Amino acid sequence: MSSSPGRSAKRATILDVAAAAGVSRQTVTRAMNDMTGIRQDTRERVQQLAREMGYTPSRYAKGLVQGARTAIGLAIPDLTNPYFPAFASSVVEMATLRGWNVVVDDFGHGSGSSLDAVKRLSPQVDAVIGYLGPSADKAQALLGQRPVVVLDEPAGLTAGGISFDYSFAAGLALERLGAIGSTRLAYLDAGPATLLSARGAAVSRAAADLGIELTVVHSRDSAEGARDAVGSLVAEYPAVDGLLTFNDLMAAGALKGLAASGRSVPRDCAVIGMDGIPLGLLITPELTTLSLDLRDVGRAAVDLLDGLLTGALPPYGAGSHLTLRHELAIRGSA
Amino acid sequence: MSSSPGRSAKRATILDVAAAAGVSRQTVTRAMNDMTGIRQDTRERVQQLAREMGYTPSRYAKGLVQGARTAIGLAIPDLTNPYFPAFASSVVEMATLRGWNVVVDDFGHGSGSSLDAVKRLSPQVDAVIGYLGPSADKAQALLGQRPVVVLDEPAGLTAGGISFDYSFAAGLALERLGAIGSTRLAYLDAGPATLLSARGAAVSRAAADLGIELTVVHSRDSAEGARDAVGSLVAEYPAVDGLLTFNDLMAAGALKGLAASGRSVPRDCAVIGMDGIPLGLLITPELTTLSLDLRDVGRAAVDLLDGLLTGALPPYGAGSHLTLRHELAIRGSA
DNA sequence: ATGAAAGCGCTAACAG
DNA sequence: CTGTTAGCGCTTTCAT
Repeated sequence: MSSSPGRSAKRATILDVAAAAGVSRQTVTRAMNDMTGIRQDTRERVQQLAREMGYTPSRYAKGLVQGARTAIGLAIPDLTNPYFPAFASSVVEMATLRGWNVVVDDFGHGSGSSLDAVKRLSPQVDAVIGYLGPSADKAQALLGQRPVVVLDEPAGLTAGGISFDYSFAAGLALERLGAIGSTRLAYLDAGPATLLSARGAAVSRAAADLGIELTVVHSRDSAEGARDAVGSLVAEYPAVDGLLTFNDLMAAGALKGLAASGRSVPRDCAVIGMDGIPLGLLITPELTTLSLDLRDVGRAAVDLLDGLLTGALPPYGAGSHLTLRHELAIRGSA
Repeated sequence: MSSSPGRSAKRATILDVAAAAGVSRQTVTRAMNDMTGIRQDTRERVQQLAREMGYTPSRYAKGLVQGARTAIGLAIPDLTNPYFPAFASSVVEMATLRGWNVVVDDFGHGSGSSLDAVKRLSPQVDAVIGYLGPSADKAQALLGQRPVVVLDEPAGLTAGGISFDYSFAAGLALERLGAIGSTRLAYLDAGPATLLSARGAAVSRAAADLGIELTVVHSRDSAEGARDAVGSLVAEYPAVDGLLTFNDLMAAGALKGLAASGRSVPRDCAVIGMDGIPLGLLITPELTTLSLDLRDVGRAAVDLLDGLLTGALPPYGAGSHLTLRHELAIRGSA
């Protein structure tokens, strides 16, 4: 009941168990790993003893002698935005298929920057996949020879990368808005008002190219932020009849803001989101969006990493940097 | 450019680098770890060489000699259901605060059972937190002395556990439905029609205790499944005016099903979900739900594990098994 | 500032 | 069936 074994001090080692059982360490190994070449009663006696002594094989010693099992790090800005779990889920699935383990670090809350995440991950993993932002280069430096696959950072100097063709996406959205007769357009960007995101830049450029006027507003990257920002937008710019957002989560918030302002979507104002997360099908109206198959993105990232890890793909090369395209999923909101 | 170093064969070791640099292995260690007692130019030369040779210190050897950094496994049934990332996010945050790493395994897709997940995790981690279902006992057996904290499996024979007071929650929901005048109630459970979930059992019992008649229907644990099931439900049981669902995701689907059937919520039929995930605030009408603070749940799980790991909390004891209560968040749907 | 020796805990290979 | 001998790759003494 109360006589806990070696609760304090150092963990029991294989030698302690061997001594206690009066056998050699090899026999302990055989017992613990259900190997052959050991009598059943010996096996059970040793296992029982190990249990009592709180013995757990050191995973480091084991890994050292057995050769590494690949572990990859996954650095995610915010598991709270449904986009990222959808992506993470796919990465975990693909990695599991290869027998890799995935160590996840979410640096969204207090836990600092993407670089901090990579620092935490570094001693544990053989490679990193992540939304690293502009620190991607530093992350790669931190990992030295181990490959980093960065997402959505086309300029990143990393072994591999996956980015998106936002010009293409923006064209698709603008075209759709034109087709349904929206002419007074706005774009809701994520981030501070002083800084246009890559997506925002692409949308602005596409609009300019088409000679379309575009009002750009900003909010935090969250549904609430978007809802409030859209409230202000319609107050200041009542004529707006078409809205593009940075991502689907913000589109969901925008829909709420529009509803709160008494606008009907898409009649008074059409809305197009970006990313194509499942959430878009649950809200009302269903979200028209620039859709990405997140499972494809995860698969592409893991495939890329696989090539980099095996040497089949040269790091830092053009072949290691993919560009994916969105497609327009037309649903109820535009 | 093209002459990649030791691309194939085995990874370079510290000895290889030492030999190439014409120094001893300690000097390499000093250079790699930015330690003192080494001349600046030596340090740089060694680092440069290491980079060229693709040398990465083995994390196993390092861990072996330096003592383990705690790593916990997180076994998740389905990262695709927004409930789980919300929980995972909190666990990752709390673990990061303690300097622990989190290895995530999602066994939702093809990757088999929770037990498979624990098997994959086992060699990598010092403990496991997870939604393990009835296999929780086996998972604990697999991990031997290392603690398992199981969620939502009150009967699990694990070192620690967190469960929920579904009777209490069911009472809250039924009371609310009564207060707003719903009398022809249905409960939408997740899983096969042959098996009532723990939540379903609690709801049934609570209804029976209150003398309320309750129609129980089943669907897959997904929004689509729920939507379809609710479509059938209203067809067969048109009088239904109050609906409880297994979780919020299914409530979202139910809302869609009701809308498709031309029912207005909550006027024709009130809906109450369970869990209180952020999604509930994005859909229309906003979801009234039995809410849990997922951050609290994650915190509780990690706190528990911490106690178990340090020995402050006795494993398998009553003190290591918590029961949390939902509260009713009244919003638009009921 | 650098090197030599010792050992972390484990398992593979070979005895017996 | 069991034990002995070698290392895995690294960092810690302790010398030099």
